[in-house]
Amino acid sequence: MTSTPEASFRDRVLSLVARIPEGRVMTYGQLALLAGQPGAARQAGYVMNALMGGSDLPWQRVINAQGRVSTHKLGFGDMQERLLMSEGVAFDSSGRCDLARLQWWPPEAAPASPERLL
DNA sequence: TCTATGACTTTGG
DNA sequence: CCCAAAGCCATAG
Repeated sequence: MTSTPEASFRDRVLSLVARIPEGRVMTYGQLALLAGQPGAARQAGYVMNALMGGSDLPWQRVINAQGRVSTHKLGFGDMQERLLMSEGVAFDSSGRCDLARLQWWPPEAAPASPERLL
């Protein structure tokens, strides 16, 4: 094949999102990193914005590095948090969840230290 | 081709 | 804890 763009940054991000297990989350920066573009967190968000929640992907499992959702100002209200809570994700009164415990890493990109929980 | 945009991140006050 | 500014880079027009 001639110069086939293997997969756009966009496609890689969406593929990763599709693989996030229920009750787990990934951050924009993490998606960018695993998509091969460390530092392109904003673009990961740009890709998600293009979905506008009209996708079959578990878009609600993508949150920011602070452990909070970034869709409040977009007309989603607190829908994302509710969707995540229905999957078992707990948010504190500040609207943050425990990233250290809930952030998911694909097996092939698992961090060196698989911190065992509990 | 160039400019503008943005569901981010990090750092500093 | 809250707020502001700078850095970041793929997409859209």
